[in-house]
Amino acid sequence: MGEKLSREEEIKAESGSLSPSRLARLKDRKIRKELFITGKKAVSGLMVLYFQENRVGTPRYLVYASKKLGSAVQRNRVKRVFREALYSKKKELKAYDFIIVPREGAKTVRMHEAISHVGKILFDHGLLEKKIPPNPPLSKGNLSNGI
RNA sequence: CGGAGUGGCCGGGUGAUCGCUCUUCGUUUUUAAGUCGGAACGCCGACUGCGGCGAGGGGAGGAAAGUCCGAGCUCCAUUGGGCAAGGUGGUUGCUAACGGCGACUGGGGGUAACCCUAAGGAAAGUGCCACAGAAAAUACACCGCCCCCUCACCCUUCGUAAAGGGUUAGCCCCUUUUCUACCCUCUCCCCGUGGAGAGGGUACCAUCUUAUUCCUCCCCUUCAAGGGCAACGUGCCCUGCGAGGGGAGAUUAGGUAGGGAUGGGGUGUGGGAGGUAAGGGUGAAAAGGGGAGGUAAGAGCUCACCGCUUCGGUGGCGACAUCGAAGGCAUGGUAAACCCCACCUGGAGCAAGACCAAAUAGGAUGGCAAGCGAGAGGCACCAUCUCUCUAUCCCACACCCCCUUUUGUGGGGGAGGGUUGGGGUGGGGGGUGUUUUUUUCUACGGGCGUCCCGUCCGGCGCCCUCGGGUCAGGUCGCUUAGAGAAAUGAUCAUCGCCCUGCAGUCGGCGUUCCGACCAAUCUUUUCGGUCGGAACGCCGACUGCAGGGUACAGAACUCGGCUUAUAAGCCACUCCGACCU
RNA sequence: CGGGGCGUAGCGCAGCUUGGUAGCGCGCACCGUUCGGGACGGUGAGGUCGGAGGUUCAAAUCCUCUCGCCCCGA
Repeated sequence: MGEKLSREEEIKAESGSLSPSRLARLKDRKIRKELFITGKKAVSGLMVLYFQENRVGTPRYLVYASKKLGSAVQRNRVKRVFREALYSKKKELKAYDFIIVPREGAKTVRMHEAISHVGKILFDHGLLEKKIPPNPPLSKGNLSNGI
């Protein structure tokens, strides 16, 4: 298996590109409800992304993990993976509220796949402030894994 | 050394980097919000504080899981008791409680250590027990076995051969053996059928009658065999066993065989009245067990042992164990079938529930304001009309009876008084307006318009207080882990642990070869034993290297248990087997 | 947190109440019919009754535990 390979990439992703600043979680129940109704949607095979501009000025996020993703341990792992994927784009994010709902296909997703996937979705919907191409450092990983 | 059992422990360590969550402190900001003060109409200051940053501290498991029990806690209900429903089910203790746990008892499994066990009641009732089987629960009926009664039928071969004995004139009788036929028992061949072998038994008896057979003699017919004579063939004569027929005789006569009659007995079949539960291919299960005695056949009918029941003694808190006596076999199984008995259980659950502020609608109370209607009182005006109530009479309708008719269609009569209608008479109550008070209600207000009608708009008067409910929030409940859908992770280095492979060292075992010695042999070969060496193979331990693996799984109010999932490892005790000393 | 249901042949379902033979339809295989196919007719194969343990002479059925799926209420 390519377990080892993916693990090495996870190290690189987690240790290298992450900034020390934090990213706020979206805690207000009312806003979350509103976001599901009025927010925009971006759907892919791995996840559904809800997003909406907020007045706070900093991006906020949330990850929902339904029971379809498996046991509690597996759900926690999926949430960590997508959270790290969002963190990798933290500096470029616009002041939006995000909700990520992983779908059943994300049960066995690997770290680098999630990062590139989330970056591509964010770029396609214009949620990144900079004009940086979607994922220059991660494309290498993509090619090497032949995805 | 191998195999097994029981109980318990651990659930990777250290360091580094990055990251998550909660919290404390410090600092900072306006992109959240609030309070207070100043100032005086949108400004300033202070404080709290969201967020950011920095520092410090805390951060899941043995099962956190499943949610199978029991508690705490909260609200609701609740005198007590009963019914219903649900649960539990050996005894005893532990426990706040339990369906949990310990010990013990009974039953089952295992060679054993030990394990499993919802383990009250089937002589309170109901239900079920397929198939097979005579019968599945009242042992009734059936087959079978046995006794008695009666009727019918039968009692056949009465043998062959030999020997001995008795008696005699002879037939005959008795005993033994052999063969054959039949019956019974046992054994064997495959249960039965059938067959083989061994053993045993055999059948009629009594009386009466008959004189047919058997004894002696004669005659006739036929004839085996022998002799004689004659003779080519052949014929004749004599003796004549035996068989058949006839006659006579002998004998007090008897015996034997046969026939007949009577009686008895026996056997078999059928019938009748009984006895019996030993036996009857089955089935999971067959009415105490397998023996001995006993009986016509049988039976706890009797006896000893075992089982069962009852009673008593002893030991134990108890479940129960044990001993003794008696009874004399009743009581099939199933209650994880209904059920009965004993005991337990009020219901719901942290989305329980408590508090806070605000909004909305409605309720209660109080105050203020406006007015419609109703009742009562006062005053004024008008009138005896109208209106209303009541009594009585008449008519119509309705009710009952009679006649009639296609038809409740028409007619007549009657009594009663029907929440009906109309009319007449009599009696009682006056009507309108205004005001006061009481009560109840929302009556309404405004615009258009001279006013009414009509139309449009607005509203269901305002204020204070009170309690409850609803929706969405916040706080508490709630935690020296923590709650907003919910945090502990990733990687590296290193040390552990396990598996696999390779290499090396050591030890053990096996095979082959070589050498020495011992024993045997006249000698050699072969074979056996011991020791040493070499090679190969296997196993184990250690060391090194390389690769791989390191589970199950995440707290949501908290505890006590149960169950289930778990890589690898460790500890203690015990049992069985083999070998060595 | 509380309550309920389902699991039986490749698929969809009976049978469970009241224990004793596991069955129906479609599908599959073979044969017949047809020039051939379909349809039709006949024959046949195919099931640890989700798993484990227990009660019973006997368990798909009764009891306990467990696994998976689905639904409902607050």
